[in-house]
Amino acid sequence: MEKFEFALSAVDGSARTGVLHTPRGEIRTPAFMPVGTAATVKAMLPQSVRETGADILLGNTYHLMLRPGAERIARLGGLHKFMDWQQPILTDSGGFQVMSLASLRKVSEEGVHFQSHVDGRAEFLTPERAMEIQRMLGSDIQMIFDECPALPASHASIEQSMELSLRWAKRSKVAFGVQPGRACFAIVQGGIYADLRQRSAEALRAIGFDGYALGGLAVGEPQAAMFETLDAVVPHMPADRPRYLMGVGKPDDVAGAVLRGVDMFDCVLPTRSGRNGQAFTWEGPLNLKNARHADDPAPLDPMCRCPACRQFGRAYLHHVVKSGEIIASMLLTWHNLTFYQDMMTALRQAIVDGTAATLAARLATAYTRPEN
RNA sequence: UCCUCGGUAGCUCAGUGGUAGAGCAAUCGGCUGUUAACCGGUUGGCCGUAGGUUCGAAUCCUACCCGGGGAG
Repeated sequence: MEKFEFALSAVDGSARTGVLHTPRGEIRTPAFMPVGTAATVKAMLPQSVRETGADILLGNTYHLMLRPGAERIARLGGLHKFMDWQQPILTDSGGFQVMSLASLRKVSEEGVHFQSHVDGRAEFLTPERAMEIQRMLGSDIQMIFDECPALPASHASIEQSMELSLRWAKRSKVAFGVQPGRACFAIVQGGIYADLRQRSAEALRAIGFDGYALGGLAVGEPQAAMFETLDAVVPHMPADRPRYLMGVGKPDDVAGAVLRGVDMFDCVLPTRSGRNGQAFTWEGPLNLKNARHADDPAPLDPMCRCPACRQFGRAYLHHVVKSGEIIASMLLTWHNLTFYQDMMTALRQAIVDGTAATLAARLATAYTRPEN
C-alpha cells in the first residue's frame, strides 16, 4: 500500500489522465511541478504554492549539495520539514547542471567533477553520490544521475552520451536500493534521434524503474523536432508507469506533450518569467514591462483566481515591475503558477471529455512563435 | 569684486588635437530538469554661447553666460 500506484482514469488518443498515489499525497496527472531548486519556489510561500494547485515540487541535488548541504538538511529533519512542504518532492539528480554549468565541470566514466559556482570548491558527483544525497534529502521521487547533452549534436556524440547515461542509470538504480514509499525514475536520452531514444527507453525498461523521464529535450531544438521525438519514443515507454518530460515548457509545449502521452512536467518558466515581468494567459504571453499597460486599470486576466488578478490592475502590475519592487515578482509568479495549474486542470478535464486536441490547438495558437 | 572648480545623452559622469562613450533611465525582445529579481537589442548628444588658433577643436586661446566652493 505504501507503494507508488499509478491509476489511469481516462485516455484521449495518446493522452491520459489519472493519479499517482504516494505516501505523501496524490499527484493528479498530467501534472505540473513548480521548480524549487534551492529549497524554495522563489518569491512564494509554500502554502501559496499549494493553493495554486501544485501537488508536487521539484528540488535539486546539485544546488542543495552545495548549499546548505545534504547532510545538514538530513540532520534538520529532511527537505520537506526544512522548507515546509509536506506534499511529494521530486529531486533532480544534478544531471542538468552537467550541461548548464558546462564550463565548470569535467565528465568522466566515474562521474562529474564540478567547480562550485558558489565558492569555487571542487566537487565530485557520481551516480552513487547523487542518489545518496537524494536519499538524505528524503526525496519522494529520485532521478537517476544522467548526462544531459546540449543540442544540436551529432548522432555519434549523442550516442556516446546516451550510453554513458545508461551505465550511470544502472549504477543509480543499485545505489537507490530499496526505499519503501519512495520512487526512482529513469531518464531516457538520445537527443532527437529516434533510434537512440528507442534503444535508451528499451534498455531502461529492462532494468525496471518506477517511472520514466525524457531528458535532453527543449534544449535548443525546434518544437517540431521535440514533438517528433516524443512520437517516436513514447510508445517504447511502459504504459503503466508515469512519463515525465523534464524541463518543459511553454504552455503549447506542455499541451502538445500531453497529447503525445506525457504525464508529468516541470519548468522554471512560470517562476522565472514571472520575476522578469512576463505573464502567461490563455491569450498568450503578456509583457507587463510594456508601456501600453501604464494606464490600464483592467485586471491581467478577469477570469483568474490569483491575487495579482483579483486585487490589482495592469497599471499597478506595470508600475511595480518597472520599479523593481519585490511584490512584482511575488504577484507575477503567483499568477503564472496559478495559470499553469489551471491549464493542467483544464487538460485533465479535456482528456476526460475527449477534447484534449482542441485545447492543445487553442494553446498552440496563443503561443505559436513567429519563427516556427 | 576677486580666486577656484565645473557646464558632454533625460540623470550621473568618462573622454585633453583626428568629426563623441559608459552606467542608469526610456523603449522593445528573450528566458524551457534555475550559476537568472536575469540577459540582450534599440532610441537618445548645434560637447554652455560667441569668436580665435589649427589641415583638423569636446579637447588649446579670448570674451561672455550659468552653477558649486572659497576670499573679501
